[in-house]
Amino acid sequence: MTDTQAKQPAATATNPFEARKVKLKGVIAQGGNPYAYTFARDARAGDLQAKYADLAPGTETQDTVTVAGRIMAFRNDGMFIDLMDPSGKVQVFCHKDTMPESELAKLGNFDLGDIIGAKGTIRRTPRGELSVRASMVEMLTKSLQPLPEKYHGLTDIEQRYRQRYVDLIVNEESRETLRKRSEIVAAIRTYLQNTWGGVEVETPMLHPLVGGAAAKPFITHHNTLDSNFYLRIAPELYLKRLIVGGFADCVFEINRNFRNEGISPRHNPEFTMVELYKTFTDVSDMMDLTEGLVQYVAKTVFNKDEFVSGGHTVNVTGKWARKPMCELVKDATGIDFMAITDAGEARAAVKKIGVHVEPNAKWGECVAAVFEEKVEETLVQPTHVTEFPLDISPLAKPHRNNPRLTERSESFMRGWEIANMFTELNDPADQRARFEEQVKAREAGNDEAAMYDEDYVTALEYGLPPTGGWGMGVDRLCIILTGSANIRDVINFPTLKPIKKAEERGSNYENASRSFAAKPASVPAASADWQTLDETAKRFIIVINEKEENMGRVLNAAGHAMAGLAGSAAQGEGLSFINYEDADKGVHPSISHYPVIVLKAKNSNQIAKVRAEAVAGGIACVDFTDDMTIGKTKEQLESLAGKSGEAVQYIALALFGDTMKLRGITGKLSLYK
RNA sequence: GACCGUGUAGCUCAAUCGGUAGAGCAACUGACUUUUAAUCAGUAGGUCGUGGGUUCAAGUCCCACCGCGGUCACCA
Repeated sequence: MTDTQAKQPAATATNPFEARKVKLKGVIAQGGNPYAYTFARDARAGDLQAKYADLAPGTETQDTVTVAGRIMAFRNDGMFIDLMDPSGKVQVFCHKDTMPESELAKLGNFDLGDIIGAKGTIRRTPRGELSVRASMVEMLTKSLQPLPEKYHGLTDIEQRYRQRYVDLIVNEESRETLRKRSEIVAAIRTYLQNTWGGVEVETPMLHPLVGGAAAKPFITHHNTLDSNFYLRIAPELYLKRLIVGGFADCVFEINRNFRNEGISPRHNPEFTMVELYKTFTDVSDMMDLTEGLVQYVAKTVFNKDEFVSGGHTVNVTGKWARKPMCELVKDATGIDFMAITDAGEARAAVKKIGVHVEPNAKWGECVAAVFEEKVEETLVQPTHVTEFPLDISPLAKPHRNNPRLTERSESFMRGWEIANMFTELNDPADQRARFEEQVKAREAGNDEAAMYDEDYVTALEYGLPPTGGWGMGVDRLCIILTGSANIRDVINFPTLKPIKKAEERGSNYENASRSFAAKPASVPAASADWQTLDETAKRFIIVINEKEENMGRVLNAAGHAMAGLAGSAAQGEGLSFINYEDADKGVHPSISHYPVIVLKAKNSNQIAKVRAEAVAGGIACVDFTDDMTIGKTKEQLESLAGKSGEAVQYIALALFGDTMKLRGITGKLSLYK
């Protein structure tokens, strides 16, 4: 390669993506591979930074290293390149004194974001930056997508979650937080194994019954078994079956759970818990576990005692306070629920301080309501709340000294519940009674109530030894310890609303045209009049309200509307039927030589607008409104008769008529896919 | 679900009372060469979320819709 060629601008395109593709070809032209197979690096950036921390500015060494990573900065046309790998950053110094012309020429095809390798000697520049004085550089993976602006990085919160890979490339904070999460989980595992003798197990995520917690489940379906399953809301009942089986004295599972509930800065639909069960321990031992674990994680992962989160400073050291719920409520409000035995009296007391409870709330539910309203957020420093009321703890063992209470505690930090502890219920008769109550609650409309798990009761009848149970929310612990503001910051890929195709800009007119251009595959010669029909003059269009999610209803609506159209309204428009014939002389009546286009509308209003235009333009149309999905014709008539304007909800609209007119009316709608 | 906020170039953001859509970074062309968000000169890059409306004139005002965020509600 000549000197002039080497300096030839590699790219002229102004679009960043196209410019990078030009450079990608440039890499190939230089004999490189823009998507290399491997690269023999022998050093990581972070390790070098540590190893040469004491190297004085201006020092050159003869230590030769080979590094690889992503280009994060590209100064002086590539003379200074910041290379980042998962361990850290190191500068690569590409100077003409130590790099042959053929190597320097490669720089012209480098961009921010490319993965490259470099070989050279270690030095520290006079200004103090540790560098690799390169003798060779090599493209390893060409990045076609431009990185976000280097100073501000990626700030769009949604995009950070949606494209976490970009977020991780450019935001050190995100890398740090998510790596800490991994370390926290590893520390939890170590602590439970080493200090508590826990055996890590895996139990099903597909549950035939909902149980182990109060939450709404996701439902999924197994095709071959033709059965519905629930994604687990808690692993509890399976873990205790293992204890019954004598599998181990102590089992735990770091478990993903799924709850079909709201999303908030503290709730993700799928979230991680740890649950542990250990024989011959009780709720009091489990409180020791919470403390010990948090302190262990704080020490080994962060080497800190205090954590700043949500404007609070939380100190996790020492012996945590243990207080009964009723006592905390009494301290905060003066109400002594222990002195109240009647639920009605409890409700009156609650009402007096302006806390809302259901009209038929039980005693324990009143206590809990006041606790949540008045106490919870004040529990900033680690606190164990003990002696939960039985009424709100359907799976906990009654307290040994007071049947209204249970052997259940929860641990709080920065006002959040982080752990839940029990002396496990091991009396099968009691368990059976609890399930029966849950079933009643479910039948009364509480879709969070547990289902009757007969097999679990059977397991208890074989005998569950005295056992302590413990559960902790890993995500919340991570939020607090990493000082994050949102649960999404501690989850690699948080649940987001799927992006709808409808968001594609502009009309899908081209797509519609393409569908339009697709002619029937074959037209039978046996038919009499098909040749006289102009396939392009008229067409059917079905407009579906995209908000209608039930596919059965959509098909039903489309079918109804088309049937109505074909059967009456469109007859006057010159609609023709053809009897197709197969080789066996079988007749297939059809109208398929008319293009049928299925479009979607954003909502009922949009359908109404299309309809108004169609009517004005003399297009035959048939409506399908939600009124037509109810009862008998008489009720449908009455239902619609009571509505005007926007109250009329269209599910679908079928149109038949002149192609050009229909294009004008429906050109802005997208294809229904 | 309710309320508030927000949506402008690949990225981060401007645009006064409604009056020719701008800057920095990234990109491209060139200059320079021990830089640290390199610098300097130039070039290109826009469906102002979508659709209506008011107006001589709309990024700006009004309405509807969509996305996102926050708060609340729901929810351990």
